[in-house]
Amino acid sequence: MRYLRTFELIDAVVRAGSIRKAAEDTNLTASALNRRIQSFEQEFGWPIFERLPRGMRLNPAGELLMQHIRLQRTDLARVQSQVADLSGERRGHISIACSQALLPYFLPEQIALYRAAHPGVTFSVNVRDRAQAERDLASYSSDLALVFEPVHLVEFDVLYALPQTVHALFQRTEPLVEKPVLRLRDCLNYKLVLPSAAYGVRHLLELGATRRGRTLSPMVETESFELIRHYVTRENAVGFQIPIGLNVGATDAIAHRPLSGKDVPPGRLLLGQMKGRSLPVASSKFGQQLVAALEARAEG
Amino acid sequence: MRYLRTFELIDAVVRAGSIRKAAEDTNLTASALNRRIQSFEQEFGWPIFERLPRGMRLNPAGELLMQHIRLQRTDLARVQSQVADLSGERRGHISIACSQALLPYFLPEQIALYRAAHPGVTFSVNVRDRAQAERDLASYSSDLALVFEPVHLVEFDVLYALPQTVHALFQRTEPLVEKPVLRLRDCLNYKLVLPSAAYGVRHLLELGATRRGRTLSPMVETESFELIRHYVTRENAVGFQIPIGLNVGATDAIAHRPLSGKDVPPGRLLLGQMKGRSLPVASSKFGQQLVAALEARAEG
DNA sequence: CGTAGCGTTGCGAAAATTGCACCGGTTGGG
DNA sequence: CCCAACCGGTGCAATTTTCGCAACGCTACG
Repeated sequence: MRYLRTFELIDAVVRAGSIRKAAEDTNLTASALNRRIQSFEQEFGWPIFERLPRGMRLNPAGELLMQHIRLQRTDLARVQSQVADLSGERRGHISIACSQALLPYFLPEQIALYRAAHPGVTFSVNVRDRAQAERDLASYSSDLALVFEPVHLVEFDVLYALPQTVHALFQRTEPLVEKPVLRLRDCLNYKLVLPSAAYGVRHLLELGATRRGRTLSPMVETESFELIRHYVTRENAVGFQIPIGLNVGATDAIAHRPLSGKDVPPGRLLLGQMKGRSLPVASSKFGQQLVAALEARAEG
Repeated sequence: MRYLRTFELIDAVVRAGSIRKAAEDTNLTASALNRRIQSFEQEFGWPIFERLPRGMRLNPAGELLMQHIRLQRTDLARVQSQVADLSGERRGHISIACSQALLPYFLPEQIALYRAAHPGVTFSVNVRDRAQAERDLASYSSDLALVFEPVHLVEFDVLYALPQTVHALFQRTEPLVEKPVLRLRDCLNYKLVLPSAAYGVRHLLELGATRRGRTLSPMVETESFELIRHYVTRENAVGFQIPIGLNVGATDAIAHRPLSGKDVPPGRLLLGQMKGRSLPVASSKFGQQLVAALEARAEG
């Protein structure tokens, strides 16, 4: 939008850190960009940037303004989405922050399902850990968040909560496959492949281990859930994952079994949005679809 | 703000009902204004006006856009108010929707008190009945509402609730003055001066009358609380009012006594804002002052 | 002490906005 | 039935705003 140009330019300067770099990004001259910033500050009544020898940085007033700019942008997107919905066509862009476990099966399926009905809708999928996801919502960087065991839960409006028991992954040839439910001690005899400390699965495992007076000494510790899933095919080890990240119908070399709730408490996979915000139509409808899909999983 | 010009122009067209009239209001030519509207609609992606032979009217998309425009404007005001507060100076504008009962004593005193501390702050006081006040909040026309017994209470965030017993007003020479608390039947022998049906005082009186199997037949029915207060000095009649609209220390020709709660239930004077909205600094601080003042009245 | 980066400014060129005159259409009254 | 009074829309020239270029002063860093 043309009338938002000034805000885009301010945002470009914030991101680039200097007028000259931002000028390149925006296909403008440094002088022109400089004057737009200056004239805006004059209208606004206060400077919004600190002038440093190395460039520009937002001052406190600028930080407040940036909140306004982000709100303004997303609210316009909401209006445009609602207007598109008025005329029957569903357009828009859906931005979702999610945990890694949703990447392999759940989200691809859900996004494809939604896009089959509404081809005009585009998606951004941002992988975020449970703390970052909430910051994403607060800064309007994402419309929806689908995360496992998030931390703060302020400013977070829970649309649906799906209980998820931690599952252990191992080669189908292991004797563990005989038991329908595993105890934590069954797994601790194996070499362990664990997610790093920032992740909810690890947090729950540590809780369970502490409760039983044990400690977890992983052989491989990683931020990649994909690596965990693939590693247990190569070495005789045990990994952990929540069921939504597992292909239940798969008949490949990997087996998985839930851990007993007596050892490791089940976590919650939370779908949520920023508290008090009214989402664009597309995001809102997609959120409803996700709720339905999660409900179906809860029953099944 | 310069970059908001397009929105101001759209708003002007909405208010004026036609481009040509709006052009006069905005010191522009009809052609220039017309082209700005057209180019905005093109950018926006949809028309926002219906073209009628007699002028322009918002279509549904335009109504949605106007919500955005109003939100955008008030949010910018909030940011500017917060920025002004950063540098110590308190500026801004406070818009308050209130019942008539607040006009004679309470609000003038509170506004003067606030302005003594912060001369940079300006006020709008809009007299609204209990239904309109809530609409004012929802459309961002007012920051705060101070109303007696409002109706809907959705989207209304109650900051403070002050119980208010309905008082009867009469000439000091009447025998009613002897009783510290009046029964409804004491008043019904007199000629009655009542507010019209939209007002909370009337609503409570009707409730009490119905409960006692009586009906209210007013001699004068009016929308003006001021007329009620003054009329009882001219004719030997009884009017009704809530205490916050009465000057407790006055020693003039009028006396007032509370009605017994057995007959007429006490109402609530509610201070509130729109649910989920973060107010500008000035409005927020003034709201806190009002809460303190109302609390003092509740104790006294 | 030079260099590289930064924000800032004067000035002519380029672009966007505006004003003016005018068109086609509808409404309402003589 | 026509004519005056509105209305929104358009072509074109004037005007205002914005932009690019070149240069300046400043600070940090090697």
